[in-house]
Amino acid sequence: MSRKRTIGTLSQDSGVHLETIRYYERIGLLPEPPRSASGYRYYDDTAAQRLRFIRRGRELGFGIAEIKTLLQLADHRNQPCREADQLAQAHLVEVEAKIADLMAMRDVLTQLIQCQSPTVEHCQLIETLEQRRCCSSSDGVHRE
Amino acid sequence: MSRKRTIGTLSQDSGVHLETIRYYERIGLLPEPPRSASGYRYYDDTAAQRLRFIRRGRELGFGIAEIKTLLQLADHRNQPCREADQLAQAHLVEVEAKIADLMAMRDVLTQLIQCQSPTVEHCQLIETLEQRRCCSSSDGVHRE
DNA sequence: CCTGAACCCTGTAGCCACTACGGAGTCAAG
DNA sequence: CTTGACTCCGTAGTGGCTACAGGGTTCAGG
Repeated sequence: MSRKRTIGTLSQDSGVHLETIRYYERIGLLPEPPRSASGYRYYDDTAAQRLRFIRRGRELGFGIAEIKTLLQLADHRNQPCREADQLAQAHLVEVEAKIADLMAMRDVLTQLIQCQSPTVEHCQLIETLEQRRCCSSSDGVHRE
Repeated sequence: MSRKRTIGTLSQDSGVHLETIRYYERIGLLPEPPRSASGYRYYDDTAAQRLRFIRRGRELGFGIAEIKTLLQLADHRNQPCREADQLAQAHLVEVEAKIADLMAMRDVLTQLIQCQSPTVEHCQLIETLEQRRCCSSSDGVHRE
């Protein structure tokens, strides 16, 4: 038996926000589900599984476009796995770059927080922002 | 002497994109500079310094609102430094949480990339997305 | 059968921190 | 005086949601 759910139930089952589910449908990530006569969406187990797939992909940090690709790959099981692997590789590189950026931030912040001054006059954080170099990464701002 | 620069020159000097400088002005982060008769912006050294302050704050991952606060603190040098310190502390906590999330992603991705299967049929990445739990963080998706 | 709470619908606007673009005006070198 | 680089403004787009407003639907209790 393929249980039918309303969008609210699917939302609770999957841990994906109700409005996010509608958003995924709007951008073509989730297929349009069948509707009741009055227009209510009803989801079957396949839809629920697809949504879990998406959620897990997001949890791993994949973007919507990447997840779209992964879903297509999952639908064609006899295709070579190379594309999925390359996607994951490229994503891993990005994740590692972000980690490096954040760790550089963390290190500077950790130093600055040892501030003993009672006034802003000699506050290390403010002084750093005003004068000194503080971050090794050149474009850390833009890849967030 | 206080060198006057056009916005393009300031952009090059500071490493902040020209349109970003106008954006900062629009949102009240940079004060409106004096203009030429025809409306061109002209920036002095003070403006350039303020912009560098902002850029460094962004490089450390502070948000616009936080930088606004930090700028105000920097302008009142006899104030206690406690607020700046608290801001930095709170920010450090966030940065550390992001690092933890990303490292969890990295670990899972690293495992999955050892995929030997020639087809998607047994691709570890796809299988993980379809079936298994993959991420320890409960809400890692939302705090990016 | 009626009421009212809890659900669902659509469409639009907001979030963050930019970035990009179009169409027009300005400036300085040759 | 022309040319090309600069500047202006306003608006719209990015990603990935989230939050309304203003309605319609469903169903359990009385």
